Amino acid sequence: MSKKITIYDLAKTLGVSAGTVSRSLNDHPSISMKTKERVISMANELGYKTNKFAVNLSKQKSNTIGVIVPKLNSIFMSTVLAGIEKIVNDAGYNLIISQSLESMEKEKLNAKTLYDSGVDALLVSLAYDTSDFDHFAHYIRNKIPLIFIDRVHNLPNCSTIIINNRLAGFEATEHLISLGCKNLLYVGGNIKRNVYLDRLEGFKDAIAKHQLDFDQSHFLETDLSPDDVDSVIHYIKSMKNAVDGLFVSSDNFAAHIIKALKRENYKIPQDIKIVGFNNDPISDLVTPTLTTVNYPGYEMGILAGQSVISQLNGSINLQPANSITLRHKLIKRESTFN
Amino acid sequence: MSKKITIYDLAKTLGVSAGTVSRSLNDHPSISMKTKERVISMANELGYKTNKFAVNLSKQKSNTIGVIVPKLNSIFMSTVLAGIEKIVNDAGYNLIISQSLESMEKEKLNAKTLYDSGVDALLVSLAYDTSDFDHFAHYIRNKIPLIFIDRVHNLPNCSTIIINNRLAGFEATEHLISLGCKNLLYVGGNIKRNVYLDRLEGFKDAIAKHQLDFDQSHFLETDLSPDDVDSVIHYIKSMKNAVDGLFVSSDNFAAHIIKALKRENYKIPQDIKIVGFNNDPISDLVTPTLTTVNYPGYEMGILAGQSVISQLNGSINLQPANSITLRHKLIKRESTFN
DNA sequence: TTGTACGCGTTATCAG
DNA sequence: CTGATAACGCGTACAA
Repeated sequence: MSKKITIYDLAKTLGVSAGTVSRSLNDHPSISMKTKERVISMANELGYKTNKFAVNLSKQKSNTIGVIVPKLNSIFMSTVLAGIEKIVNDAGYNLIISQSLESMEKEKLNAKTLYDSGVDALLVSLAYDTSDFDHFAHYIRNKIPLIFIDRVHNLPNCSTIIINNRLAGFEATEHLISLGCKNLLYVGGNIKRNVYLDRLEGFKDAIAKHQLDFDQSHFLETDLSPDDVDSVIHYIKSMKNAVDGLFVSSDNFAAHIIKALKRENYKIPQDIKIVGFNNDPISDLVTPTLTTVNYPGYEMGILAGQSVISQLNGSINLQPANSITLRHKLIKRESTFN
Repeated sequence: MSKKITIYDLAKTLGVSAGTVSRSLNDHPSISMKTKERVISMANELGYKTNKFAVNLSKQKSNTIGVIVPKLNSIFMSTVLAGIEKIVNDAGYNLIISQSLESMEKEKLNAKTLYDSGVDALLVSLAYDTSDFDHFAHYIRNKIPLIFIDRVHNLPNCSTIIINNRLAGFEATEHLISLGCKNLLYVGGNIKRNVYLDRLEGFKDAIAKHQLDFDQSHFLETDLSPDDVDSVIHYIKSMKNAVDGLFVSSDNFAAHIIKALKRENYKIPQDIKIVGFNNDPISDLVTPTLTTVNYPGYEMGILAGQSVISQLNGSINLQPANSITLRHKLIKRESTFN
């Protein structure tokens, strides 16, 4: 039992050649039913297991798909991953997951490691500060499918899975405006990342459309980390015109801000109305419940998974650059009641 | 550039043998500095990449570590994973992650797939309903390190990484009792799982110690899923003696219960005091903030990672069954103020 | 210090 | 339909 049994062992005990055994096991058409059955039953009997290492070597593929995410411990990302995992697993692939910890350096390292370890495809959501993309060149050059999710970058022949962040930002902002807010503040993340930049653009769009005035003071770039809450509160309190509408690019961060604002005796939504982003479970559990933009993480994962698989199977005509945009939705809750 | 270059190519261009190239690249002692340098610089020049598939085949190991978790999209689990990933990545291993989706069947499938794909070790947190453990037999028989995290089972030669759930449950319960609660309810998960059973035992311990009465009506087994909230509320309202202390085995579920109780006009903590479990970020963001037991997910991940690595390196004497218990801590917040 | 030759387990090609 | 043999790329005894 401890000895690994190979197709040669099977071949010997059955009195056939190794090739025949291999083909039988793989249900190759040019093998007689009788032989196939004989081989298969003997394989079961001896407890034969195909050796993936050998398969990988001869096929030069690993049946694994690499993933690089900024952080594993985020409910959004892990939801995306759950979706991806489900799909690719059903398709017989394994997921090798690594985290960049929001650092481009680590992301580069991960990309290299995954490349070296021979992943058949790579899914990426970019780190906070990634500003060059050479580390993906190998993949593109060698035609290894490369798909960006959520935090994306346009590279030739790479798919992207996103939502329309600009429109979502627009809608969120317009919602605030429609409730009478006049002095808005957008609290976002690093605008190197499409998601935060696009939402800012949407924010500006809405402001422009409704002819409110915009200057830089209406936009605060943060790390969206709990550590930044104090400075945000400070900023809010120091604004010339009292802020009456807040658009925060992350539910989690918004929840922290709500807590801090309440401590400062702000009434929400009376004094300040707040819209978050992501439809994180937390948004429905805080008090007041948080208006937010639904971000279909699981569906993004599913689609990303399907997209990789179809590219790997060559079953779909790989468009040079196809981009999938999912539907978002503004969810109105107590934090913006009138 | 598109052609893969191998040690044979290097050997040919350098006029040495493939063996020499291989040894140079691996810094084998019996190669002259000069040759090594020649080989290495040529390797860089030609863009040589070692082919992991071949390495794996000849070494019969993959440099990957498998992980099976119940769900990826849980903040606790993804935090554990973040810890694991950090450690094993630094040690040069990749993580293949799969989710059982709380189903033993899927867990079996995952275990088999990972085994077949040749992981060098396996980390597991058990599914909700796993009741037999044959699917881990391969690992044990072949001496592939197998480590259980959080939701564990005692198997020969397998490490476990846990906290003392019984003691934590005891402390949480005693805390409620010390505040004057007389009629307690423990809302837990499937008691097949050590974590929920142990906390229940701790709950009973505290009750016994303080001579409150216990019968089955003080324990409610649930799926800890938001869908169960209504039935929990219903149960609470239907109890003969009004519940004044609630111990819920999950912060997330507790948060949902709090929300529902508030809707039913219960005052927390005046009418009912509540203790959750996990120190999920949500516990500090709900109103009232939730007393809970800190569960060091990241540290568990770190330790799990270190444990695997040391077993793989053989650097530590693998005790037959070593179990690591981490420190927990009751965190008192508003939901149990007096 | 270096070269040779074979093993690792499978798949693929080409005969038969 | 089946067998023999050559890749696949690297590690490594064994020899030199």
